[in-house]
Formats: sequence, C-alpha cells, structure tokens
Amino acid sequence: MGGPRFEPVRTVRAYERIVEQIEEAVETGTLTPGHRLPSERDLMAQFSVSRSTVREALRVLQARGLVRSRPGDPNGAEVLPFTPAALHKSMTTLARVDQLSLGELVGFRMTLDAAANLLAARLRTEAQLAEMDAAISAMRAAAGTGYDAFSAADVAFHDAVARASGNKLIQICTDVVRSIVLNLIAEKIAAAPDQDGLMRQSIRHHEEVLAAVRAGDGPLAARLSRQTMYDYYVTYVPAPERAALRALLD
Amino acid sequence: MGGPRFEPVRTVRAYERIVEQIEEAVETGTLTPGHRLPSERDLMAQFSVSRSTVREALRVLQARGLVRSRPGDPNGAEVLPFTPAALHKSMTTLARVDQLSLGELVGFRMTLDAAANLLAARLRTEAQLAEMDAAISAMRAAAGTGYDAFSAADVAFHDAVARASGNKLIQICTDVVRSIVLNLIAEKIAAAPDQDGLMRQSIRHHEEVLAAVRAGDGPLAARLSRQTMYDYYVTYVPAPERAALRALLD
DNA sequence: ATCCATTTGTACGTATGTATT
DNA sequence: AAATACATACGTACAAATGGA
Repeated sequence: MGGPRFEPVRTVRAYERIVEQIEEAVETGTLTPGHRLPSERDLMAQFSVSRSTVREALRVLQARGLVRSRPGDPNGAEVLPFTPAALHKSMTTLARVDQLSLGELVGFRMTLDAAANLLAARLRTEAQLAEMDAAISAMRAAAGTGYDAFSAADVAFHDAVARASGNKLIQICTDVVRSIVLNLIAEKIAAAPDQDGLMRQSIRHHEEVLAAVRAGDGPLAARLSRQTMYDYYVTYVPAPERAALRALLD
Repeated sequence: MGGPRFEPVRTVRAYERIVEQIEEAVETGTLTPGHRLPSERDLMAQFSVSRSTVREALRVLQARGLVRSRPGDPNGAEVLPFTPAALHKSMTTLARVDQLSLGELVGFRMTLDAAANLLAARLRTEAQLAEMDAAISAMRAAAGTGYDAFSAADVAFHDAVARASGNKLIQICTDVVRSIVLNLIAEKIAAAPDQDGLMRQSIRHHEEVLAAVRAGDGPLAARLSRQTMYDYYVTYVPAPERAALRALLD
C-alpha cells in the first residue's frame, strides 16, 4: 500500500529556467541596474543552451522591463532600473480586452487619488507643498494657452500629491490609470465646449484641495479631491455608471 | 528657415512588429480567446521573417499572457482569455526590487477594499449577499481546523465584496495585492500566538462589515473594513509605517 | 576621424519529442 | 497503432550596429 506520493510534473521550457535565474538575481539585488549581462554567446555557454534559447529568455526579460539589449553592444544586455512600464502595459491590456469602462477607471482614480490626498495631508513636506503650489500656478498660466499645457500641469499636481502620500503603489497605479483615462478621452476633453470655464473651475477645486492638504485636514482633502475628479469627468461617463461614482462621494 | 521637422527614429525590431500586430488583433477583438494562431511556419510565411523571429514574438506574447503555445499542438498557439497573471507578475517584481513595504501594500489594500465595500453596499444583489454570508460561515467552520481553510474563506469574502462593487479594476487589483501580502506574511500569521482569538475577532469584524453592506450603509461598511484590515495586519507592519495606516482610518 | 573586432538581429536547416487524427 | 503536423531546441551563417583602438 501507500508508497511515495508522486506529484504531477510540468515540463518547464529551457528559456523559462534562464528567465527564472536572471529574474531571481535581479530581484534579490545580485544584479543591480546598470550591471551588464554576459553576451549572448557567453550566456549560451553558461546555461549550455543554444543561442535561440538565450534570446527567447532575453526577450521575455525585456518584455518584463528588467533588461534591455541593443545590437552591437559589446557589453551585453543592460539591467534596467525598475519602471512601471510592464505594469502599465498589462493594465492597458486589461482595459482594452476586458472592456474596462470609463466609469470603472474614473472610480478607481477617485478612490486612489482620495487616499493619496488623505495620506499627503499628514505626511507632506514643505517642499512637496511648494511643488503642488507650483503645479497650480502652472495650471493658471496654461489656462489661456491650451489644453495640453493645462493637462500637463494638472498631472504634475496629482503626481506631487501621490508622491507625498509616501505610498509608491498608489503613486504608480494612479499614474498608470490616469494615462489610460486621458488616452481614452483626451480628444473629447479637447473638444469640450466652454473649455475655459472648465479649466477655471478645475483650478479653483485644486486650490481648495491644496488648502486642505496644507491645513493637514486629510478627510476634507480626500472628499474635495473625489468631488473635483467627479465634476471633471462625469460628463464623459455614461449615465448608468454615474450612480456608482456618486456612491464614492461620501 | 523652417523646413520639415524631422523626428528621431527608433529602429524597431522585427519581432516587435509582429507582437504589435497580434496584440492589436487581440485587443480589438479580431482574435478572441480560443482562437488559434497560424502555426509558426505559417506565421513566418505571413510575416516573411525567420522562425526565430516568430518565436521571439510568441515568447513575448506568452509573457504578456495573451497566448499559449504547446509542443506538438497541431493547431497553432492559442489565444487566451485575459488573466491578471502578467499584472500580478509586474506588481510582485515591483514589490521585490523596489522594496515595496508591507505598510504600503496594506495601505493600498485598505483603500481598495474600503472602496469595494462602499460600492457593494449600494450595488450588491441578494445572491452576492448570500455569497458573503456563506464565506463568513466557512470562516466560522474553519476557525477551529486551521489557518489555511480560514484564510481561503476570508479571501472568498473579500472577493465577493470586490465582485459586488461592479468595478473589475478594483476586483483585480485587490486580488493581486492580497496574494502578494499573504505571500509575504503567511508564515508569520500561521505562527502567531492566540490564533483562535484572532480568527474569532476577524469573524466578528467581518460580520459587522457584512451587516453594514446588507443595510446599504456604504460609509460604515468602508470604515469597518478599513478597521478590520488594520487590526488584522498592524502587528506585522513596522512601527514607523503604522502612522500612515492610521491616517487611513478616518 | 577611421577602422576593426565583437555583438546583436535575423535567417535557414536539422533533429527530436509530442499531441492529434 | 501509425502517420502527420507541430513546437522545442540546436547549429551555422551573414548583415547591421556598436564601442574602442
């Protein structure tokens, strides 16, 4: 009876083993940004696989944003500092193939941006307050000149808040989702009637948010930021989805 | 003066062009899950590239979770339904290389889970309430038998809430971050003293949250869920990071 | 500034194990 | 049970690109 309990095996591709090993080295800090990998020929010797296998592994690592290789570079592939590019890519894919609605995206932003403001109100430094101030000034300066500069300043403000929150995950996710949202409706916003009025209203709202952050009133900052974002985007959100967004407004 | 404004060109690899085309087809719905790609030999003919180039493209697409290819499959690579696996992978990488702290992860979960409860309190159906009820029952049943079953039931509850929120982005992100957090501290929780007391407390908290969701009191459900998660994880979070988590508690 | 050795990008042929018919 | 079509992996070859002499 009994006998050893065997487990089902899954064949694991040769290139996967290579990816795992290099990934492990990067994630444990054995390989740090700036380090160069051995050349493809050296790697095929070290792993005792063919060049194609090495290259497939490198392509996967490159797709994950861990390394970059350039033709002719005698130093081999370069280990890159982490960027949320891969995260961005998969979230964008999610938004496209899984039919993420604008309402869901905006709701997500409202949630994370409010949390960032809540935290920033407690943790912000003077320098960070100055950054937010500068961003709003830039919004004011750009209000007349066009939507692009205004949007850039708006992004700078929200990014400053996100950084001040001290939560890198919130910062990265807000950044990713914001760019997806802007990408979805940039043209609609640019074509909106009464752009000037919208910009002025947005500036006023941002000033109120900043005042709350400066005063250290996190809950107020959070509530105002949700309202600001709701007001700014609600017209582009299909009516049936608006109820969910209003549910986020306290 | 003037003249045409030329833009810097970046050489784009052959395999990248293939990835772009197939990715586009998947994201626009031209290729839907279950569809088979042509065989590698057909692809090399269609794109007029070599086999290696096709394979590197397929490796990238596979790394992004869009397709899967198996040896010997007489059909080509299979187009997969979207899974957050790639998202999970990049977030895990982020957590490891960028030293994402447990405090940041828990803060993120508190934020998203609270938002999910806020929305679920408004949008939940009777069937979803029943699922949450069943999950809490499972938690009760598992409280004596061990941590694993208890944790699974706990996950089921939070997942039911996330689904009831109607926001797929919230659902997926909570799922991803939850598994990362659990992976980080599963052993610590399993080794905690007075496990039974912690489980009983957690069950009581979950019941309160569910009551609020059932009553349609979103803000209360959100506040309780934040508190529940804070209580459950705070002992594992380094003291300096706890202030930020408390800032999220209203 | 030019040339050169090396490396990457790409191509092609082949062998082998596997899944489906 | 055999035949077929496929993916995996290997090896070689050449062009383009890079960094350093």
